[in-house]
Amino acid sequence: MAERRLSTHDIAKRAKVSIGTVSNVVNGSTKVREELRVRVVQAMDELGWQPNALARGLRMASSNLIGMIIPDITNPFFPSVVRGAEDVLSLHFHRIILCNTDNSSTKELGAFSDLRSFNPAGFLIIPSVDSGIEPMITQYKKPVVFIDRSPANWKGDSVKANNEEGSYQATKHLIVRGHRRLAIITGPLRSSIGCERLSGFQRACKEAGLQIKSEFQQEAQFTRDSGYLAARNLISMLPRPTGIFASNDLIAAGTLIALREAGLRCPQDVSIVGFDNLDFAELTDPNLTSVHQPAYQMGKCAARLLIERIKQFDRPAEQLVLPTELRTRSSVCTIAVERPLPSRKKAAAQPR
Amino acid sequence: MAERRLSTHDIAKRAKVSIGTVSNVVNGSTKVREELRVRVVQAMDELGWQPNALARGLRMASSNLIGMIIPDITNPFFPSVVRGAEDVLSLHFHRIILCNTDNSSTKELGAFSDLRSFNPAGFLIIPSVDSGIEPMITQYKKPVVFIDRSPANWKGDSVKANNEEGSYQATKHLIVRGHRRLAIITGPLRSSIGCERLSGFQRACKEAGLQIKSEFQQEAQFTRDSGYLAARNLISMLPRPTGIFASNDLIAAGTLIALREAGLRCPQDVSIVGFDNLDFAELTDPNLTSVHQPAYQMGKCAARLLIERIKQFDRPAEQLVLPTELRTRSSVCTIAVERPLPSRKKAAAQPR
DNA sequence: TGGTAAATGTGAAACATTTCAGATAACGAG
DNA sequence: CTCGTTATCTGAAATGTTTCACATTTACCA
Repeated sequence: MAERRLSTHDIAKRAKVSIGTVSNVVNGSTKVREELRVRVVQAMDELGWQPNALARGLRMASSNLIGMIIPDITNPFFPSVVRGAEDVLSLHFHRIILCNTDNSSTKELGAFSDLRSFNPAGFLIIPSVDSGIEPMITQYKKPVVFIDRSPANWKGDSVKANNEEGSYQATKHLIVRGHRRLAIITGPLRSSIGCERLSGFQRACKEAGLQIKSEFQQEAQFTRDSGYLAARNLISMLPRPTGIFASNDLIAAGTLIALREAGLRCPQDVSIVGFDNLDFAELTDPNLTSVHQPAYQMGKCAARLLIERIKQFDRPAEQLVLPTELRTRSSVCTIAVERPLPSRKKAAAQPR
Repeated sequence: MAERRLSTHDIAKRAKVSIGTVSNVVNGSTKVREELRVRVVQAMDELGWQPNALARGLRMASSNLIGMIIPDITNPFFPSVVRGAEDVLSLHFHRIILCNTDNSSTKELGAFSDLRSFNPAGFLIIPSVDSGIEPMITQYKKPVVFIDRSPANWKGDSVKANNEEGSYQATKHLIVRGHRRLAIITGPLRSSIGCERLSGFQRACKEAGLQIKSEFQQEAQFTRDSGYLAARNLISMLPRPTGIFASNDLIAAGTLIALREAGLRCPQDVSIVGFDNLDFAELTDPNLTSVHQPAYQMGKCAARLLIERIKQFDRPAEQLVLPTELRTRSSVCTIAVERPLPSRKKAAAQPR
C-alpha cells in the first residue's frame, strides 16, 4: 500500500463522481444534487481528506495566507495588534505569516518580497520607522492595510490611533496639575508617530503659553534602553523638568529606572506620563499614568478592512483613526504653581 | 500585453535554456555551466522573477512554512519564544504561520489540522494546558518540537525550562529569608508546568520541614486576573501567609494588585516570588523577585532542533531542559524567624 | 581522427487543485 | 416520439514548480 497523499481524485473515485463534482462540493460554487453531495462528503470523511492549500493557492493565484509584517513581536504593544488581527482573520479562514523587521527597512522589504512568493491574499503591515515600502506596495496591486503608522501620502486603507490628540491630553494633564517645566522624550522624528506625538505635546504647551527649552526635547527610540538614556540626559539638567511626557510606555519605563537610579522620586521630583497604556502600567512603581491606545481593536479593524478589500478590490479607501484615552494613575502629582500660567482666558485667581 | 505572472518558462525562454536548467540554477542542485548560470541569473533580474513558493511546496510535498501553535501571543512570555524561533528559522528560509489556541485543545487540534493543508516543513508547538494533540502528531509523521510543556510520555524533541528546580530555588529563597508560613498559587495542575512548579515548592518545604496547610495551596490559571482572585483568597486567611510563591509573573502581578487593594504592604506584610522574570518585573512596585526563564533561548533551541529534524527525520530525539535562575529584587524581605527551623542538619545557631 | 567517459542540458511528467466548455440526463411541450 | 430547455456532471487544461531518464556536448586519449 503506497504511502501517497490523498487527492481530489481519490475522493472522486470512492464517491463515484468526477473530480469536478468533488471540487463543487468542497467550494459550494455550483449546485450539486443532494445524493451526490452526500456521497462525496461521506467519502471525504471515510478517507479523512482535506484539500491541499498549496495546490489551491497555486491554481487560484491566491492563497488564504495573510502576510503580517511588524517591527518586533517582543515589543509589548504589538502582540495585541496581532491577536486582534488573527481573531478576525481566522473567522474568514485566513492564516497569518508573521515577520519581524526590527524596524529595518531592508528586512521589511525582504520580508515583503519573500511573502509574495506565497501568493498571500493580502498584507497587514506595521511599517518600520523609515519604511521605504510604499512604492513596492502600490505597484504590487494586492490588498494591503497599514497599521499604527502609514507611509507619507499613503492613499489606501489604514488604521491608527489618534496620536496627536492623545499626546495633547497627556501634556495637558501635566499642565493642569501645575507643571511648567515640561520635557518630552520623543520617538524617532523620522516616524510619523514620533512627530504626531511631539506635535500634540507642542500644541498643549503653546496653548498654555509655555516655552519649551530645546534641551528639554530629547529624541529616542521607542525602547526602554533608549528611553533610559534620554531620561538620564534630561534629569541631569538643572533646573530639572518637573514633568516628562514619554512618547511611549517603554520610554517611560526607562525613565522610571533612570529616576530611581538618580535617587529621584516619582512623582514628587519628576512626574511622568507615558503612551500606550501597556499592561505593566498599573504595576509600575509608581503606577504609570498613560495614554491608552486600543491595540487589540486596531488589529481587529485592520483585519476587517483587509477582508473587505479582498472581497472587493476597488472600494474606497478607509483611513481609520481610533480614539485614545488618558488613564490617570500615580506617576503625576500636583505641584504648587511656580509662576502662574500666563493667562490667555480670564485669570481665575481662585484663593487656595 | 497580458498581465500574467512570470514562471520558470519565461526565464528559460529569455535565457535560452530549458526550464530544468533554470531550476538547477535556482536550487544549485546540479552543476550548471557558468555561462548559462549567468544568463539565467541575468534573465531573473531583468524580469524580476522569484520562484512561486506554492508551486514548489506542492511539487515537493513540503513547503518552507513552519506551523507555530501557541496559547496566546498576548501573554508576555510567548513573544520572546516566537521571536527566538523566528530568528533561527529565518536563517534557514523558513517562515512562521502563527496560531493562538487560548489553551483550548479544540482550537489546537483545529489549528494543527488546518496548518497541515499547507504541507509545512514542521511544527513548533507550545501545547495548551490539557492538550490532546499528541496522538495526531505521532500519526502525522512530520517534524514537531514541543516547547515549554510537552504531552505526557512524549518521545520526540522538546525544549523546556527547569521548572522544578526554579521553583525550588524560589521557595528556598523565601525560607532562607525567614518565611515559614508559605503559600503557593499554582498554575493549572492538569498541566505539567503547573505540577512541576508545585513539586519544586513542595520539595523545598519538605526539606525545611515545613508543613503547608492545604488552604495555602491555591490553584489558578496562568493569568493576572486568576492570580488576583487566588491571592484574595489567600490573604483573607488568618494567620496570613508571609510569603507567596506565584507560579508565574502574571499571577504575581495579580497578587501584587490584590495586596495593594487590601492595604497590605509588599514585602513587609507579604513577600512574593514570581516565575518567568518578565520584563515588567523590574518595574513593579515593589520590584518583583522572580525566576528567570530563558524564553528567547527556548525558542531558538526549539527551532534548531526542528531544523535538524527536518534535515534528518530519523535522528535520536533530544529533550532539552534549560536552566532557570533566580533574580532577587525587593518583593521579598527578611523577617524575624517566628519559630526556628526544625533543624535537620546541625543547628547553626548563629547569633543574630 | 575517432572513440569513450564524464559533464551538462533537456523537457515530459507529476504534484493537487479549479475552471469551463461541452456532454448527458430529465422533463415538458407540441 | 422528437425537440428544446434546464439542470447537473464530466474531465482536459492550466497553475508553476522539481525531477529524472535521456540526449547532447565536451574533454581526453590513443
